[in-house]
Amino acid sequence: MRIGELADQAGVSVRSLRYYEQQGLLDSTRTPGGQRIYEEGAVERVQLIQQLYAAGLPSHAIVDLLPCVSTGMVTGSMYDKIRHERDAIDQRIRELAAARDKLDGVIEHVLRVGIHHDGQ
Amino acid sequence: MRIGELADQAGVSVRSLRYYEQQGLLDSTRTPGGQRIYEEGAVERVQLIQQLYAAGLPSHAIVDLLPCVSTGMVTGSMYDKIRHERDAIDQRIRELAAARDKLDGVIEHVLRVGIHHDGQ
DNA sequence: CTAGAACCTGACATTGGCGTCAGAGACAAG
DNA sequence: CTTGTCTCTGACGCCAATGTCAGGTTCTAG
Repeated sequence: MRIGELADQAGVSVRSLRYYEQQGLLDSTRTPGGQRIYEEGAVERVQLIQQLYAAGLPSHAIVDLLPCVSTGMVTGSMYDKIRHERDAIDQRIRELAAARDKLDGVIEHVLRVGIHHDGQ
Repeated sequence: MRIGELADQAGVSVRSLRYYEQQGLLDSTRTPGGQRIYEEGAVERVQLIQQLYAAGLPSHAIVDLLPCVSTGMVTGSMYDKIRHERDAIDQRIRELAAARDKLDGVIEHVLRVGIHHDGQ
């Protein structure tokens, strides 16, 4: 599959795919003319990359973790890193939940007390 | 209180406080000489700003929401925005949880099967 | 064979929150 | 008044992921 098709199927831009490759997150073979060719599995790999990006992991961390996550092969230091990133995500979830609860507080307050117009 | 003290108490940099002011998130009075003076409540306001930033809200969204969150005064359109941001945060939490579960899967796998050395 | 679509590399632009530096003014304490 | 610390503004830098543009090459359909 060529880069445009992978981009469509994975829902990311062509630019991003080239960037992922540059970061060592994704590899491809090339046609004799130099165009990138991907295997089927690339779609899921890209989606996994997106998911880890969405979790706020910087690309160098993803470079470290990806081999483990996709193959289940883990060395000791990798294992520590995974646990560390996991905990960081967990922490982040707690912060987000706190912020959400703050907004919920406002929403509930409004439901109890009603809308206060204030101009606008 | 002056800017350095506020920075200390709120746990952010002086630079950030000036930036918040520029974004319309924080206000101050000035001494005749032009130095910023903050009231006591500023500490909590800054912490709230930090919390919303941590939740991934861009500053313009925080500008919109802050008046409501801190005063409980809400107009109809503001209410919609709050609900919208709340839902966005909730969505983000779910994404993070999915990523965390992925890592947990690897961790569990390792605990079951053991560490695979693979070079390194 | 040829037109047009898709692709290539390389480079510069952007966004956001903040670090950091320079040069100048403010202010508290002695 | 002086000195040292704090503050001021303005500007540039940074990082990371991506957009975008230019100028050229490759592939595919007719």
